[in-house]
Amino acid sequence: MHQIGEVAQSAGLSLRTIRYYDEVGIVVPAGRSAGGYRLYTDQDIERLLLVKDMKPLEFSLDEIREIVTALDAMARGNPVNSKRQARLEQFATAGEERCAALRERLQAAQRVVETLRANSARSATARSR
Amino acid sequence: MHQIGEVAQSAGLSLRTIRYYDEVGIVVPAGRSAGGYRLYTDQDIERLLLVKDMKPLEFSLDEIREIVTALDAMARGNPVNSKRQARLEQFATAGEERCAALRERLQAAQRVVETLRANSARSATARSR
DNA sequence: TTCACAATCACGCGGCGTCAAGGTAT
DNA sequence: GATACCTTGACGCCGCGTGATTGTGA
Repeated sequence: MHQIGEVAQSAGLSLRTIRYYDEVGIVVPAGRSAGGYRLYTDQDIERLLLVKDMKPLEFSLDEIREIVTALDAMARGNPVNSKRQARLEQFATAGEERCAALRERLQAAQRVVETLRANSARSATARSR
Repeated sequence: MHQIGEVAQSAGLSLRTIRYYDEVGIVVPAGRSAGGYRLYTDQDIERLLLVKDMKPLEFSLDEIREIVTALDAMARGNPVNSKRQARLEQFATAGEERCAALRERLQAAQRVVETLRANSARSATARSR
């Protein structure tokens, strides 16, 4: 069982973010100490990391909840009914699309940065001549 | 001179976003019609596209303003003093770092999506046996 | 006149950052 | 008893979305 500070440190998330994920039910700590301290298991931490990794895909709260819940249900070998499985496939497809969109955005951004770099280099050269 | 709706259409930005960029001074239309309609030049539109491309890098308002202003000053062949040039280099470096960070986030996200896809495929297989 | 398009409020939301005031304990 | 860590509010900010109401005119 790990306290929130430790978790924040190792997961690379802020305290506020972790508390927020608890508030909205995305990652609820397995337990609390007698004095009310949030206590996270290793599984909880993995779930936090999963959420962190998914963040760039910009799914909604509800979607993230559904996905991570389904994922770690399956990780525990739970049976998956066909409805849940269909949903999962939808999410997989949506995720792939968002990755593709992200790749494009990234490339556009890289081109801008390149011109930024090129221009700053060129203006330096111009001044030195 | 182009009206906001036309600009939104061609740039792939919402009306609200374009008005917001005006509000905060990121992209201010070159003029207004007699009745107050925002009128954008082709240069304004290019500037909007530049901002759009930079968005994934998550610079602050002030930073974006500074960058795009510097960029199109240079595009017009304006002289660049050494202070501005130093700032530009900083932004270029910062931009490169953010691109690198983005690439990593993207890869993490892709791995998650792959497991999502793999799991939905596996559970389908399991049920069909 | 009508109709598409535009303008300015103004409120709302997600995802936190950031105090403030106060309990808890490896 | 001091200190590091934690708690729950509560307000603020950014980047818009979403009406509502009113004005404009390619």
